[in-house]
Amino acid sequence: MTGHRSTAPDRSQLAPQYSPGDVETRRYEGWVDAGMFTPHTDDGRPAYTIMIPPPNVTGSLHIGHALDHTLIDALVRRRRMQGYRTLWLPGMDHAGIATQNVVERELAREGLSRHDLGREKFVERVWQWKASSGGSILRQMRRLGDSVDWSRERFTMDEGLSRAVHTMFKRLFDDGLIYRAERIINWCPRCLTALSDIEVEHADEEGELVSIRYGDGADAIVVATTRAETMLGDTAVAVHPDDPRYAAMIGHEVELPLTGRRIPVVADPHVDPEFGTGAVKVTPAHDPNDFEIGRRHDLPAITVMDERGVITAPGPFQGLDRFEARPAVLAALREQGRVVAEIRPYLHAVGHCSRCGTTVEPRLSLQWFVKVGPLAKAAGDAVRDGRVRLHPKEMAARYFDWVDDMHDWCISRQLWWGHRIPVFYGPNGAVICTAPDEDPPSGPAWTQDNDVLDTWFSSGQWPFSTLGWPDDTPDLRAFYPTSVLVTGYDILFFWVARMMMLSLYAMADRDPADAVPFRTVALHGLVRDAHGKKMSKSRGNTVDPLDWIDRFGADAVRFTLARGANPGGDIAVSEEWAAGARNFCNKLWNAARFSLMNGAHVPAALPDAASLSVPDRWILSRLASVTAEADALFEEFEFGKISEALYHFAWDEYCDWYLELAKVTLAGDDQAAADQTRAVLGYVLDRLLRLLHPLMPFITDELWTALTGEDSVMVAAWPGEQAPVASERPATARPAPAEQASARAAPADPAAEAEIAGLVRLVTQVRRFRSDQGLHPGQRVAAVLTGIEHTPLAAHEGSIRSLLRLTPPADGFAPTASVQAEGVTVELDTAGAVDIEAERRRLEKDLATATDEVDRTQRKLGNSGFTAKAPTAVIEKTQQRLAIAQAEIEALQARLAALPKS
RNA sequence: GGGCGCAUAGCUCAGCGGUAGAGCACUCGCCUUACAAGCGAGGGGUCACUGGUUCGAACCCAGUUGUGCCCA
Repeated sequence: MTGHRSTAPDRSQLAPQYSPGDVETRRYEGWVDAGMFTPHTDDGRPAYTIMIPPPNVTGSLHIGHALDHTLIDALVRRRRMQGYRTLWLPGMDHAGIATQNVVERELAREGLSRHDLGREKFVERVWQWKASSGGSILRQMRRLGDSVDWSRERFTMDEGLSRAVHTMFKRLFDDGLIYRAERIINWCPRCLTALSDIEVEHADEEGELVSIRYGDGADAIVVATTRAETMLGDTAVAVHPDDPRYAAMIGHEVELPLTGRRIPVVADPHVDPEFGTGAVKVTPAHDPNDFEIGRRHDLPAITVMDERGVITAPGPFQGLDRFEARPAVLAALREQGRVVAEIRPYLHAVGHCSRCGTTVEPRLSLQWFVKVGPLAKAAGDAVRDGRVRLHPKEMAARYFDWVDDMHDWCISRQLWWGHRIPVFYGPNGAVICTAPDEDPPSGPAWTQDNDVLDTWFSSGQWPFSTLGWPDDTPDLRAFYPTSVLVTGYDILFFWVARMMMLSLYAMADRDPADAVPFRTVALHGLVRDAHGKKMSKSRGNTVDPLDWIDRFGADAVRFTLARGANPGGDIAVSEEWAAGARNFCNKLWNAARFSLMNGAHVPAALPDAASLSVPDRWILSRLASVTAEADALFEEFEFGKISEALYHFAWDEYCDWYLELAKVTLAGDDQAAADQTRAVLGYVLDRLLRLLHPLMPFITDELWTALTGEDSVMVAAWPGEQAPVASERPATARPAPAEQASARAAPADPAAEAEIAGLVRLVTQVRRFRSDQGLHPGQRVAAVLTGIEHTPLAAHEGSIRSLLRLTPPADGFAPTASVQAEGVTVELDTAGAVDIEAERRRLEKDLATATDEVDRTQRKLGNSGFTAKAPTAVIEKTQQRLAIAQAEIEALQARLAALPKS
């Protein structure tokens, strides 16, 4: 960590405006060069690990990533400052379908298909694409300031991770948890591959509901369908066994129109007698529910479409696309007078391929599946028994709904880009699954399965495969289980459940408490536009985080996102708010600039509280309070509240009041007092920058190095006192480093806080008078402060005069107006006519407020129920409020009476 | 159709049993030598509706309406 000092800006030369562009790249490269993102070697410190939710290799940084990474980076930076052995591991997944699509499109421009190249050459081509165009998101993450350990970057198709995938497949296979079967799966007729349930997105569409009469005469039965073309593959009509309308028909056969086939009427309890006519057509090869009915009744499954959705059933419809076939089949049925009713439009949910949007076709085909029963049970139990904590906890209900009722997971994909299934088929139906180090069977009689595995099968292993599993590596021992998974609630089912299942299975030999992939899952929401609308390209309301970084700076973008992030809640962002965060950066910059210009420095130790001024004691007390607050909020992932607390402290307390009060001391004659203020100025700024660093890494580092002359705030101690959380600390770890103690803030000082609060109220009252009277803020006015000597504000008269631009009374001082507050009467010589009416309005308004207060409190205190049952503290407070308001009324009435009649 | 959430200032959201808060927006006045990306002051809310519990409800309970999401 050397060579960094030279990048510290000259403390006397800060520009009047903060320019993020000048700072960010330089800072980031400095951190990387100094190796600050790489966890230090094992010295017994507790580990803190977060795995990046691996972005897609074809993707680029969108605002959702920016949110996720901002939150993760904040957690990680704080833990690093706390002395944890901290690892944030970066990487990407290979996104089988998306990547293959990208490269196939590239080939298409050259007039080629992947089949022209052949499998091997195609895969080579994908690797070439990845090297030249893939992973742009990793470069973009640097712009955001992600403190990831680049030396541990992983990719799901890497050799190590591929070995993990192969090992996992083999183990599951040998345990009977992977099987191959002919089932109805979700099929994308464009991508030409199977999809898992979660890769299908349902959306309401306007279709049609058509009622068709099967059979004739006494045996006629009417069925309703939205997919008329599938009737070509019907092999039964099903009715509910208790439905009296159809009791007589069960077991009969009806003629299936257009085909001449005769199909049975079967009784099945899953038929809903309320829907349509209560009779449903059964197409086992093209509908998941019908497939189940077919299995229960031993019905044949007739496939009538090929993998592209083209009708294969012999006859007039053969060769038609499924969407052309639908009206054609309907027309033919109508001609036969079999269409009984048509509802159009008919709104119903239709599944779409999450990668290309094509309408998914349920398809009967031979695929590989994971038998999720025992795995999902374990995944549910880990949350149920508290080994994994979901945050916010309300999300657990959705998690259980999902894992407790999960279908078997279809993991085979008809693609070339991915982990090829390590199963070989040999003579006489022989099937063997190889282990990673095993030679595949050779000879012309053996062929390997053509399919690859679902990308989620490999990213589900991410928490441990990235650390070297299946080998027992030092990293795996040190960093697994990971501490927190931070991700959007929208992929709770996609990824979290899969990681839970595969991790618990892979780590089954560990103590159950340590087998989990993460201790905590912290879920955040989606980023929405300024009106809470979902961002989408078609709506045109998307935000490019890189564009915002260019315009407002990375720290401002991060702060905007963090500030809106309430646990589990969606966050709305807009350009105005990003500009607001940018303004905050500038405010901080200028506060530091002012402090440095006035000789602020970080003291080795704070002077004794007894020798400090009240403003010094006040700001230190407030710092202690906000430090404890922010620290505790970090433990609860309350990023919005952390941001709010620090923003308020920095701007409304440190800048607006402390710096203004410090100006008086710095300009005064008391050099000792000025020196102490320089020390407190530096002390508070130091702690404030440390507290803000996790959220705003760039500007805080730039300012902190200027203030301290040290290497980086990244490796400074975190000011909070929060001890490492027990559950995140391995049993062998020593306590957190001793240096933490020195970072502790001063204790609370309620007396100083009360005194400054009084000063603030008095100053604000007088400012209000001045403003009402049309006096400019800078305009100096002669005044005497009568009675101040009897109040605690006596010592602050100089500051009060300075803040209010009040000059001492000169000869001929003639007060024209006065303001009362905090036991002080401020008499001013406005050297001109006073706006009596403005003053009357002001006093009458205050009088009305006080009168309301008296009414309210008197009513309360007159209620015998209240005085009998309310806690004494509440009663006393109410009595105080009443007394204050009554005194106020008296004073205001006197002032009003004294006003000259206009 | 099932499940879960949410309705608080113009907008986005905190607050979740004892005087309604923030940011942004808005109004007025200021270049008061850290900052006009700023400073000072101000306006603005029967906390969706109806009942109930309580001395006391934005907050707890029930229902109604509206709205969002997930699943089917």
